[in-house]
Amino acid sequence: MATIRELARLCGVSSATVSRVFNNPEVVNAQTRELILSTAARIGYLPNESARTLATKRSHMVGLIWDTDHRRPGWRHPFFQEILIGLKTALSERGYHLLMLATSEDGTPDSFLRAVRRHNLDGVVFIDNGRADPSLQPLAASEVPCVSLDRPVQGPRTTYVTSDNVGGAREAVRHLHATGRRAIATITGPARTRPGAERLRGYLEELAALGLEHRPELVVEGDFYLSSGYAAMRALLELEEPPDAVFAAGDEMAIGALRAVTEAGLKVPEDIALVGFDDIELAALVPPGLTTLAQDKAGFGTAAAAAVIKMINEGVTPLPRILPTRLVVRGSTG
Amino acid sequence: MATIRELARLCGVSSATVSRVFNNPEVVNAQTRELILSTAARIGYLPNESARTLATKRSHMVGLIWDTDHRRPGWRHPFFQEILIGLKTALSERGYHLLMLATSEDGTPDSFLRAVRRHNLDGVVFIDNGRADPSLQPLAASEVPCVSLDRPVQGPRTTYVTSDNVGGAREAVRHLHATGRRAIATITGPARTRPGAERLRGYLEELAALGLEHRPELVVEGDFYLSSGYAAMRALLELEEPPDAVFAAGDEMAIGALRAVTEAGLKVPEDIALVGFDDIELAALVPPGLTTLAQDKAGFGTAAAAAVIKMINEGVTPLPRILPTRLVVRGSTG
DNA sequence: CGGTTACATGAAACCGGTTTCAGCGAGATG
DNA sequence: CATCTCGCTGAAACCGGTTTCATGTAACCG
Repeated sequence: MATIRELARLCGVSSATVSRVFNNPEVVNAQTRELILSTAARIGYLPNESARTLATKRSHMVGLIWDTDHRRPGWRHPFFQEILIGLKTALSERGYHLLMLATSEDGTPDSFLRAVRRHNLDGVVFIDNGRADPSLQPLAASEVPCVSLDRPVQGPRTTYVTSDNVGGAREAVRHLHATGRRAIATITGPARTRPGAERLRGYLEELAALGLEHRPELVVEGDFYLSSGYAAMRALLELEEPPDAVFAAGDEMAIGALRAVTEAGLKVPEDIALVGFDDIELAALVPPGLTTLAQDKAGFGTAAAAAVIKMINEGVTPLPRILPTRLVVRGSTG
Repeated sequence: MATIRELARLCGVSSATVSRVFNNPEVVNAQTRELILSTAARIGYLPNESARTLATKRSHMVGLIWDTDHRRPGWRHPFFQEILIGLKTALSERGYHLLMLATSEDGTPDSFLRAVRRHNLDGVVFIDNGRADPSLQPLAASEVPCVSLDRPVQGPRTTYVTSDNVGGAREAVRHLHATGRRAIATITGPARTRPGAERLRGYLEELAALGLEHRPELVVEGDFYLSSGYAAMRALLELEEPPDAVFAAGDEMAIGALRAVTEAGLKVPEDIALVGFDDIELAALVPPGLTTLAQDKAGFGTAAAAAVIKMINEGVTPLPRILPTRLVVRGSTG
């Protein structure tokens, strides 16, 4: 592997000049620059990133923390893959790479921060897993740029990206109302999760805005998993006055609810209309098709990348980014 | 941030001794070692990985290439997420980190190799996307340890991990035969993909082993996506003598086939039995439950990590690893 | 024509580790 | 007692970049 000094020798210049060609091209004479660039291409010179990082203290790497414990189900963010794509693409367009941070190896609360320091990471993105994670705290409290997904975190240089959960939930209820439904129930996510809480708030707000009565028995808490949607729906069907529509705060729960409705001998959407949230792949595949509020999956990654790069390069902490949702109408609401 | 020399000064030793404590603890006197370790903990000393990498030419990082073009559908390996979990976990247990390699940024065929060189990556894992990718070639041809998933690659230090596609397909056919089926069709994957070709081979081998007639019209090629399974099944149902069982080389295609059967007014498993391959999440969710050959998802990641680390540390190139599949019987075969 | 300025470049220190090689003291050996 | 060995340690070079500061040259100014 050619080094910068070797390239410099070949070109009859000093290594300082070569370095400038790659970092500050405009300050070096055009002829010299061309000579250096062409020679570099000829001998296959590649700057050594470790040496750069050592000298500049900038690694051009962003860490990704996506869970601290893969044995729990929480790691399964519905759009992990899409987020990752968006993140990776947006980062690499700006010359950054993504380093997967290992699970907090030794369990000490500052293990993430230590990993960041050791590798000179320029910033960090973490994907919420639904649990407050103590080992994120020291990191968030540090001066390291942090972007969190779906959950605000406290810290001097932190921001977050999330969907418009309230607005989406309101649109869901509005849509059900527009199709003539009046007894609209909801199956919520866990109250401790932010999306869970916000979607419930949207549901309540829109009920009020539409002048619909809020019947507490029509609100059942689930855990975002299919089985909880199934159970919740069965409970709703056993009410004296069952609902004619259900807004489930997640598609998996909506699909569980769908199954419960079908098994009870009722029809979707004729007897009960259903709206989900997320727009997972399955939503389009399950008959009769699930109406849902699509989240901007790739947008999560892109927005996170943009935010972290802004913090790194411009030193400013951008405001939280709220991504709009989009109503996708399918068979489950007729 | 404390440096090694500062720590050395505090302990009244040289930086060489401190370095030894972290890399070769047994050669340094026990008392000195304890003093250094406790002082290090006290002042929060962390070795700088860039400096280490620069000096040792080993980064303790493995690159992950999982597609070269995210706009194509090929990036969606069915188990990407699980593979990633296994990979990350196994790597971090041995002190390695995972660097997501950007899509071949500039499109030149050696861009991956260049990225590896720049970052001193110790090895690379790539996830097959179903297409032969020219930009992997220079990398595979280099001396860099490479592990590929689901597809063999040519190179001096390469190996791969894959499922026992032939064995799994044979078990699928054997299982259908055991439930009394005799006219067993198959919906294959694209012949150019290795899993596609191998599962077809297993199907044919087992037919022969069971003494069943091979009827060419019972073999229909799909592309692993749901719609192709649907189309293939419709074609099969229009045959003069339709099959009484179908082995689909992928679960998504099997689910497409399931839909076609249902729409035709036939019943699964009474009229047609179905077996898939993969054991995707949906397989358990779609009524009546899809019998399938489960791949060892986390095992892919673990095996890939083990292989790449073996190459890095021991300098040997392990033989390809063939992971066993497991028959999961659900409602679609009664 | 002397002095200022802009431009282009090089020498050398520096980033924070690792590693080679030599040296030292203590105990073992002849 | 001289020598050898062993265990432990330090000085210094090195990894491959970046950056500061000084310098030389040419153009410009009054």
